Amino acid sequence: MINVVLADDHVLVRDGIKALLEDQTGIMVIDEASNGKEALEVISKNKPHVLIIDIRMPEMNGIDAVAEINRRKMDVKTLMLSMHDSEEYVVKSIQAGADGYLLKGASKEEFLKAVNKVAAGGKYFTGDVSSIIMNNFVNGNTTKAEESKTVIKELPFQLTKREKQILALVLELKNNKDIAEELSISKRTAEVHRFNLMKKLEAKNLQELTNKAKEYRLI
Amino acid sequence: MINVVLADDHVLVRDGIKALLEDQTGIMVIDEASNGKEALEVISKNKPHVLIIDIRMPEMNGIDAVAEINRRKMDVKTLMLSMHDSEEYVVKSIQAGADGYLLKGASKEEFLKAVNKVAAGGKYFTGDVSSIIMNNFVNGNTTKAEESKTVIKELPFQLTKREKQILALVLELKNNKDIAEELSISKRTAEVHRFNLMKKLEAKNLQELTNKAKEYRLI
DNA sequence: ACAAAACTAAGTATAAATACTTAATTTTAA
DNA sequence: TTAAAATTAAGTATTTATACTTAGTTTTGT
Repeated sequence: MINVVLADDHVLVRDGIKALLEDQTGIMVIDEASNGKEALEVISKNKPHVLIIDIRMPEMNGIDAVAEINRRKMDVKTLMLSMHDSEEYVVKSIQAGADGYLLKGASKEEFLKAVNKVAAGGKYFTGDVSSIIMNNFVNGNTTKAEESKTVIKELPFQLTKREKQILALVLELKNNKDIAEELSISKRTAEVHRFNLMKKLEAKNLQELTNKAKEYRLI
Repeated sequence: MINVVLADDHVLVRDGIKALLEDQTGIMVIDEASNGKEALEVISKNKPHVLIIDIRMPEMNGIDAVAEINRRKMDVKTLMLSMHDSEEYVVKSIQAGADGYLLKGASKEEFLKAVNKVAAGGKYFTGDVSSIIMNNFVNGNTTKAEESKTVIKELPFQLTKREKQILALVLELKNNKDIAEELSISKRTAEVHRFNLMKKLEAKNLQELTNKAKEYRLI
């Protein structure tokens, strides 16, 4: 049974999510909070597996709360809720250490998929998150010395939205089968995208692709 | 022509290296320095391709000098020289941003290989450096949030010296052909080591291997 | 509305990775 | 000195990646 705590300052929203989730075997909403501070208290007390937390709340917003959860090394997976697909919010959520990000308008299926995935230790970011990550520098992946050596090159081409998504997954070292599953495309399609990326970035193999991506600040 | 500057406080050592290198077409020692500070001055003035610099020198040691070179984004490749294969020195050299590391007792062939490789933009670290890297945490590769989440697991097994070397190269996304070349073994040997690593770390593919390596702090 | 670009997915072929094993040689530890 | 462990490298087979192309459909821009 996946125990879930909901944090949102609107009762109607909480009730709606509760109704959506509890219809589902295996997920139970064990407590609720109406702001970030209260969420921290409730988690300390009840130790749920998953926290679904709104980004915008009074007293303490969801991003600060998730950052605090990670600072305290609390053993709970966190799913961010937002009204709209804000690039700023997505980036801040990831930087705060959130395990997932969902829109309030997401379908029941997507909600369930997200809860189950983060409960199992995975990540779940809705929509166009891969290309948002591409467009942002969220991971300081190198030593300072290496950073100072890498020249940020001007891209001599553009990557399409889909290509950015594919690239992000390739750089996570996912194989074509997994990429296909994750993007709901066929394996052959993933293969061709990968091939096209190699051509665009003039890379002969995965290693060169990764290095080129770093050079162009694509990760 | 590869222009080289030597930095070492002992004239005899400089003379010895100079004799060793200048016998070789394509490499010219254009200036010398006897400490780190002097090395910086000489580089500013003469702009060599490669700096070969002793670690232990008066006034400013080699590590600090290389770190300063990188801080100032000076366009010169740096090769560290050390009397012995010290783990501490190797790690510090890498952290300072050195392109290579050699022992004073290295053969002429190794010297030439190292100079040519770093001049061409590559890295050259002598001896047992891959396993030294494995045993140390030299790259802060994650956001703080991710770091706080990753539990440092106790390895339920040991990796042999060779396995560590192979793992380091696999994690650099090198293919078996390149690994074989770099370690002077056959491609089939590299394949078997890779296979054995997958088994030891219970990874199904490169992605899982990378993640396991992170979990166990192997990179 | 239409053309261009992007996405999708099939085809065929080669190379590499993965899977698993066997076995000789070298290195290391006892 | 000897036995065990590690390294090396071959074998065969399956799966995946890479390479390149063609072509229909969908999306986007004009």
